[in-house]
Amino acid sequence: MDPAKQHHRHPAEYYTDPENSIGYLARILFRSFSRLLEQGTLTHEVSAGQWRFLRQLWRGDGITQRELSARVSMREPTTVVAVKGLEKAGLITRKKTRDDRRKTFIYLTERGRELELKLAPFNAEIHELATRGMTDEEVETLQQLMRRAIDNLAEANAQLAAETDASA
Amino acid sequence: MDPAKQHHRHPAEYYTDPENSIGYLARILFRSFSRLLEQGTLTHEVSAGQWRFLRQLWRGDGITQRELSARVSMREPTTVVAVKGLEKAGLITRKKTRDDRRKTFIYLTERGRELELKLAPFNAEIHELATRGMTDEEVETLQQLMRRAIDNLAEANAQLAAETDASA
DNA sequence: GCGCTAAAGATAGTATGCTAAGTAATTCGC
DNA sequence: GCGAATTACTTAGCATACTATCTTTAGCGC
Repeated sequence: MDPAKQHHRHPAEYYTDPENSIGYLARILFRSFSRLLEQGTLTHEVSAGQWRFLRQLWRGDGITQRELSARVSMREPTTVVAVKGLEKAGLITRKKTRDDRRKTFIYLTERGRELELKLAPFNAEIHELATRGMTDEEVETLQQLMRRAIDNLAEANAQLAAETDASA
Repeated sequence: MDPAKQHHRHPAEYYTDPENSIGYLARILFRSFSRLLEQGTLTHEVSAGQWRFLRQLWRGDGITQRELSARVSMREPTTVVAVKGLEKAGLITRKKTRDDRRKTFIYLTERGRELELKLAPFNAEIHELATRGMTDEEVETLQQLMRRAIDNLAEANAQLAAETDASA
């Protein structure tokens, strides 16, 4: 890599806004997922947004909707919409228990389970693309540092929320 | 491993999906910006989304809408909406030139410029929060690694787009 | 000049994610 | 046990960002 070759369209100075680069990374990743779905003509099966929920379900289904929200780190109304779409697409089913009728448990259907095999290579491809030229150690460092930033912000937000509640 | 313990809440395992953690970091950052705006009762002045565009304009205005899009790394229809909002809020003005009547140049108004002073401390606070407990070196590493991932994905997407065009 | 292509923005329609508020079921305080 | 709080999910409405497509203006080849 020749550092003198600054032939890219985005000069370094555009990256000095941290929120900008983090948001951009998130968006460009999302677009990469979308593009691979298009290429594999899987757009009618699942959307890039739903894919995220599936990835968590493949790691263990039969969880409540709330638990699923926590695993994808999203608010519950967002999960409601995603889950509706996944159910409509026939990839999951929702089951109530007599035990606690407020809860809804999410289960993968056969089709939802099969989709993992189709999508696994794409998943690997994205990861390979994003981390191209990085050592395993660098990838690990990136994940660790991001996680620390997340934990910092989550804690700060939680504190602020607590203060707001107290004053209300 | 005790299978019963696997359903224990281990937040660490939720972070193993890279897209998930990156997206979460982006969202929680955005929420932090929103929360600070609320706290400073500046919600009526500007939204967290518009703030991003302003940050780039503070670093140099009098640029075209397209150039602004590039600086915030967003597509143009997104910029159109943001710019409309900022104009309505009286923070920027749009000017056409006789030179090339397709172009629209964006300029900060007096109010738009003043807002920088009000928002600078919030900006600093977010950065301080997010990077709490990190050394300068770690912060630099995080930025570098994210930028490399962005460049990787941008290049890959550009290539795919070129191929799609060629086959069309 | 005339026709074709490209550039700069705008519009339409959609997906994603949020907050605030609402409903139904469960649990807690006493 | 009974009313109040909590929990789990839903609904409504909004902000943000995207792709695809359109309009207007400029540049190019001849």
